[in-house]
Amino acid sequence: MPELPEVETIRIGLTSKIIGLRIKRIQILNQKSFIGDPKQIIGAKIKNIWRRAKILGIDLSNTSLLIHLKMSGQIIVVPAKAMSADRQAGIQKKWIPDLVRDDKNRSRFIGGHPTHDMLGQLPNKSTRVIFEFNNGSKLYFNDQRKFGWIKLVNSSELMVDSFLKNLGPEPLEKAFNWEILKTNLLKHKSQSVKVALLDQTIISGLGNIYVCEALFNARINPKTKVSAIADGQYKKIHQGIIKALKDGIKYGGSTKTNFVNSDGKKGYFLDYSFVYGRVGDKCKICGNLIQKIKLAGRGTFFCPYCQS
DNA sequence: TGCCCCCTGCAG
DNA sequence: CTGCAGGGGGCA
Repeated sequence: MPELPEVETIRIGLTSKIIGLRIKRIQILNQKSFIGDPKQIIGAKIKNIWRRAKILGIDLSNTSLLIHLKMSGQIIVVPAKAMSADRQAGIQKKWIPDLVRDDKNRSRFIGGHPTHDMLGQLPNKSTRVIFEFNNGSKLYFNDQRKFGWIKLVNSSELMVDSFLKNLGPEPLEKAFNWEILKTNLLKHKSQSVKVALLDQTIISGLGNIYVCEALFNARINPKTKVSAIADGQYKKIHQGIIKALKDGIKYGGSTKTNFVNSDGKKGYFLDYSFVYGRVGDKCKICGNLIQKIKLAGRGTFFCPYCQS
């Protein structure tokens, strides 16, 4: 689920919380969620946290942890104080849906219940790995669908990791321009632009939500074949991608069902989306109805008038 | 390039 | 009950 803006939101949150801490204990509740020998990094210090595409990297001394959240992963840090205060008081924190806190139009969930804030109810049934730090704070890796993983690699392996090596350009880096986008997309001429943009070797970090939004921003129909895109449209797609991703980060990511940031809080980008999750709604620009179709098996939202 | 698969939970 | 979900690897 998490795409670039969600992973970036987590990275920003984690940076201020765990850099400089030492790992005191690691509990693995689901074997497949942790690849490598956890004993190897007991006592190791968190040096740096970075993101590449949808991968989160945590650098230790001679090793790094690579984390992929896949569809339902969460990384939540609970400070030592919050834990002990709750325990002492014996308080079971209540569910307060964010509907209560925000104005009504802002909370809009596409089929499903609002994901409530997670703090105070951890670990839970989807907790797969728990890291405990020397200051008593804990990091919970939750993953309902068990697709995600945490992989321990040596620093030397990092450079040659096959997944990282084959990733396309980072869309928010200055070096990324429309010409690069064009060159990479043209390797998949016969595909629809929507399907091609989901390919992480063409451009990294985009998933279904932000591709739909980027193509709306660019006013390009998602079914358009790559071979039919004009130069002027590449420029619009390039800008549309950047706008969608920046807005995603600005609103703290997208929460459809599972995503929360490192504080256990939801993201609000979908309250501001133009097409994603809005089938049957009126387009905010032209008033025509947003449609949903399937492309390569994935739900695809667009405005048939703006993106004709 | 297009399926099937890894899983779980939820809406219809 | 079936189908669907924001990802992506492996297979033919």
